[in-house]
Amino acid sequence: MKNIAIAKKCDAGRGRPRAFDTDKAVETAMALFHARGYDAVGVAELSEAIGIKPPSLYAAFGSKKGLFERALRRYAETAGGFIPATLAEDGSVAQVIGRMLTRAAEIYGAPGALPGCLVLDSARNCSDPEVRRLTETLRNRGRELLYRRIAEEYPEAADVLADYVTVTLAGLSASARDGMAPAALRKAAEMAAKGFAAQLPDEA
Amino acid sequence: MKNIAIAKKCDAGRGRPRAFDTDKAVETAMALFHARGYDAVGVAELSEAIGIKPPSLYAAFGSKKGLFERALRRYAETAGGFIPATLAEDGSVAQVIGRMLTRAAEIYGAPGALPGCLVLDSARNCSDPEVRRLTETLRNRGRELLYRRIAEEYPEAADVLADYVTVTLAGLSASARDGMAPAALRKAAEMAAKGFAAQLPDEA
DNA sequence: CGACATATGTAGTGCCCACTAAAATATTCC
DNA sequence: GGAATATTTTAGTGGGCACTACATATGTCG
Repeated sequence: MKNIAIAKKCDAGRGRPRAFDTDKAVETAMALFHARGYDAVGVAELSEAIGIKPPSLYAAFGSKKGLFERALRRYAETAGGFIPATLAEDGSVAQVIGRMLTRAAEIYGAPGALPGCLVLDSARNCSDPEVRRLTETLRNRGRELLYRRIAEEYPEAADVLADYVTVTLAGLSASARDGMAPAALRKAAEMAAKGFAAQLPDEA
Repeated sequence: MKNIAIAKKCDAGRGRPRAFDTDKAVETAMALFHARGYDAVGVAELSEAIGIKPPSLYAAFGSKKGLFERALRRYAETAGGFIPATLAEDGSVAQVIGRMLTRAAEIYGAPGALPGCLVLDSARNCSDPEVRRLTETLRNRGRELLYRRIAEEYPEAADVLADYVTVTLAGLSASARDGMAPAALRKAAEMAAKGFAAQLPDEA
C-alpha cells in the first residue's frame, strides 16, 4: 500500500500556489461519498465537482483513497461529532445514550441533508479492503467511546449495552438511507432509548 | 428498461438443451452477491463461478440484473424465509417478534454462513437505481408483513413498532457485516426484543 | 435424413475506471 | 531578470466493466 495522502508539500513556500481551497474540496468530496458511497463516485466526477482536473486532485490528495480519508476525518469532526460530544455531556448513562440516539435519528434523517452516516455506510460493499478498514477504524473508535462511557456506571453490562447501541446506530443509518421518514426514524430511536434505559442493571 | 430476465425459452422444447443447472447457478450467484454486493461482483466472475461463459449467462438470465433478481427471489424463499415463517407462528406479538429478532441475529451472524441479509445490504451504494428498487420492493414487503402482524394486537402503535423492528433488523444485518461477533449480535437482539416487549401499549 | 430452434464458445464491442507522463504556468528566492 | 520549485492542464495509459456478433454445436420435430 502506498502511503495515503503523501501530498503536503505546499505549505507557503516556493512554487506555484494551489489554485483551489483544499478544505472546500474535501467537503465537496465528502458530500459525494456520503450520497453515493466510495465505489460509485469516480475521480472524474470528484475532480469536476471540485472544479479541477484529475492530476490536481492527485497532487493534493495522493489518490482517491487519500481524499476519502480526508473526507472521513472531516466528517468525524463535524456531523459525526455529536457522538463524542453527547457522551461527554452531563447526565446519567440512560439520559446521555437516549439523547445520542435521538440526535442520531435527527442527523441521519435530516430532510435537507444527506441520509445516514458516512462512516457507517459509505464504504459498504466497497471493493477496496483498505478503504473498508479506514471506516472500520473510525467505527471501532466510536464503539470504544460508547463502551467507556457506559462502563463508568455499568461495568458488568457495558459490552452488551454498547453492542446494542452500536446495532441501533447502524440500523438508524441504514434505515435513513433506505428512505425511512425522519419522524419514524426519530420515534424508533426513542423506543430504542427507552428500551435501553429500561434494561439497565442495578449497579450504579 | 429492458424487461429483466426475458430468457425463458427453453422449457423442454426444441433446440439445444441448457448445459448447466440454472437453480444451482442462481445459488452460486446469490452467494457472490451476498458476500460482496451487487456492484462489486462482475459478470466475468459470476460466469466463471457458475462454470459457463458470459453469453450463456445472458441467454439464461438476460442480464446481470436479471440474475440478481433471481438470486433475491431465491434468498427470500430460503434464508430470508424466517421472517414470514416466524410471523406466522403461534404466540403473542411480543413472543413472535422476539423470536424473529433472535433468529435474525443467528442467521445474519451464523459463523459458517455469509454475514448479514442479502435483501438489506447487497444493493447498498449500488449505482443502478433499478437494482436498488429490486431490494426496496422486497424490504417493503417484509415491512408490510411486520406491520400486519403487529397491528393484529396493537393497531394504534403498529407503525412505530414496525419501524423499530425494521431499524433493528437493518442494524443487525449491518453489524453482522461489520464483523460483530455472533454472541454479541444475539445479545443485542435479545435486548431489542425485551425493549420491544416492555413498550407494548395496553391494547390487546 | 434435413429443417429448425436454441445454447454454446470465441473473440471481441465501446465505455468508464483510477491514474499519470510531460509540458506549460505561476509563484518565490537570489 | 533568471533559477528553482510546485501546481496546473493536455492528453493520454492500460485494464476492467457489462454486454454481444457470429459461427458452431446439439438437441427436437417432421
